[in-house]
Amino acid sequence: MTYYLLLNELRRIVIFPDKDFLKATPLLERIQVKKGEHLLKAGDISRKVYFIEEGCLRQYLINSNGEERNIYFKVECGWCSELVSFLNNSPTELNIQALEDCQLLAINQKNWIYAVTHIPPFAMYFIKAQQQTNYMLKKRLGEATVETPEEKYTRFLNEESHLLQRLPLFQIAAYLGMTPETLSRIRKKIGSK
Amino acid sequence: MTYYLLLNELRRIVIFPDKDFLKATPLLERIQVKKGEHLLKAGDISRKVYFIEEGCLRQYLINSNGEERNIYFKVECGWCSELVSFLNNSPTELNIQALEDCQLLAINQKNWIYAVTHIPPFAMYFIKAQQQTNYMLKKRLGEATVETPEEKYTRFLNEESHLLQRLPLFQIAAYLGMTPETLSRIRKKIGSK
DNA sequence: TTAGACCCTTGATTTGAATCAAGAAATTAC
DNA sequence: GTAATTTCTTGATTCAAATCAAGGGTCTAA
Repeated sequence: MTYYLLLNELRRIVIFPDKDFLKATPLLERIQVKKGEHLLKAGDISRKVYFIEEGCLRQYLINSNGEERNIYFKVECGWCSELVSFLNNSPTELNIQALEDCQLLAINQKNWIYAVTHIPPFAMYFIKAQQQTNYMLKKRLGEATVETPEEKYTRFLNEESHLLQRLPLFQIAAYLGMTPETLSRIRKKIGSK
Repeated sequence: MTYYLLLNELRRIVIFPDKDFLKATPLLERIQVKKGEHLLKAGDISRKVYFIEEGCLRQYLINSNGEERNIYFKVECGWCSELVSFLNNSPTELNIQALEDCQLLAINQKNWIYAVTHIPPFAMYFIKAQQQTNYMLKKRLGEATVETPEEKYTRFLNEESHLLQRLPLFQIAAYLGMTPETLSRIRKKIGSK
C-alpha cells in the first residue's frame, strides 16, 4: 500500500512532514468505481471526500430543463468533494460521477475532521487547494457570459487539452456551456484554419 | 472597540470560545475606505483579508474587451479577499473595489497565518466559509450559461433583492452577465406583469 | 457479424440578446 | 442652484447560437 501520488500532491502545495503523513494514511480507504457510477447525487448527503489515483470524475448540475451542466472534470491527483453537504449533513444539489473506471482514496467525515484539526499541514493544504478551486471558478464565471463559444473552446484547447483525448465531445460541450452542434461546428471551422 | 459583528459571524458557522476570540482581535486593524477606492487591482499582490462591518465591496474581473464583470458583491458581515494571491504572494487578476463608504476589519498575512495555525476554530471557520463561497460559485457557473437573462434577474430578485436597493443597475447587469439595456427591458416587462 | 444504442456532424430556420444610437433622468460637483 | 457627468431607458437593426431535423459514424454486446 503506497500513497506516493497523494504525498506528491500534498507536498506540491504545503510542507508535509513524514510523521504527519503517517498519521494521515490510516484515515484513508482505497476504493474502485466503474465508469458511469455515481459517487454523489443531487438530494444525497456527501459522506466522503475523494482523491483520484486513477480515472476521471465529473461534478455536474442538472438545471430546471433537465439538462446537465458540467462544473469541472477532475483527473489523477485531483480531489473531488462537496464539502458544504459533507460538513453540514445537508443535501446537495451537485452530482459526482465517474467518467472512467477509477481508483480513489476516500476519507469519511469523522476522519476528515480529525485530520483537519489534528494535522496542521492537512488543514493548510485544504485551505490552499480550496482557494485554487475558488479562483478558477471565479475566473470561469467572469468568462462564462462574455466569451463566445469559439473563445471558450480555444481557451479549453490551451488550458485543458489533455481532457480532449479522454472525454466524449458532448461532455466537453456541457462543460463549456454550448450545444454539441455548436461545438462540432467550431471544431470544423478551427480545424480547417 | 467592540467586534460583535465579527463574533456573531464566526459563531454563525462554528463554535468559537471567548478565549480564542480574545486571541484573534489583536490581530485585526479597523480601516475606513471611501466609495470608489480600490483595495486590490489586477496585477497587485493581495496583502490583506477584509471583513465588512459596514458598506459594500465588489470583486470583479476585466475581460479582454476591457469590460468589467462582477463576480460578487459583499456587504455587512461578509469577507472579501483573494487568498491565492495572499498566500502565494502572486499577482492576482481580480479587483476589489468599494461601492459605498466602508468600515472594514483587515488582517495581514502574518496575522492571518498565525490565526489559522494557532486558533483551531478560526481555521475551521475559514474552511467552512470558503466552501460556501465555492458552492455558490459552482451553482452560478452551472446557471450562467443556461438561464435566460429574465431567469437570472428573477433569481436575483428572489435571492439577493436587498442588493437592488443599494447598487446601481449597471453594476447588477455586470453581475448577471447582461447589458444594461437588456436589464432595463426585463425590468420594464416584469414590472408590468 | 450484425443489430442496436449512442455519439457526432451537417443543414435550415428561428429567435432573442447584443449592438448602435439617441435622448431622458438622476446624481454629483462646483 | 446650475452645469456637467453619469446612469437609465427606449427604439431599430444585426447576428450568432439554439433549435429542429435527419443522416452517418462508431462502439459494444450477443
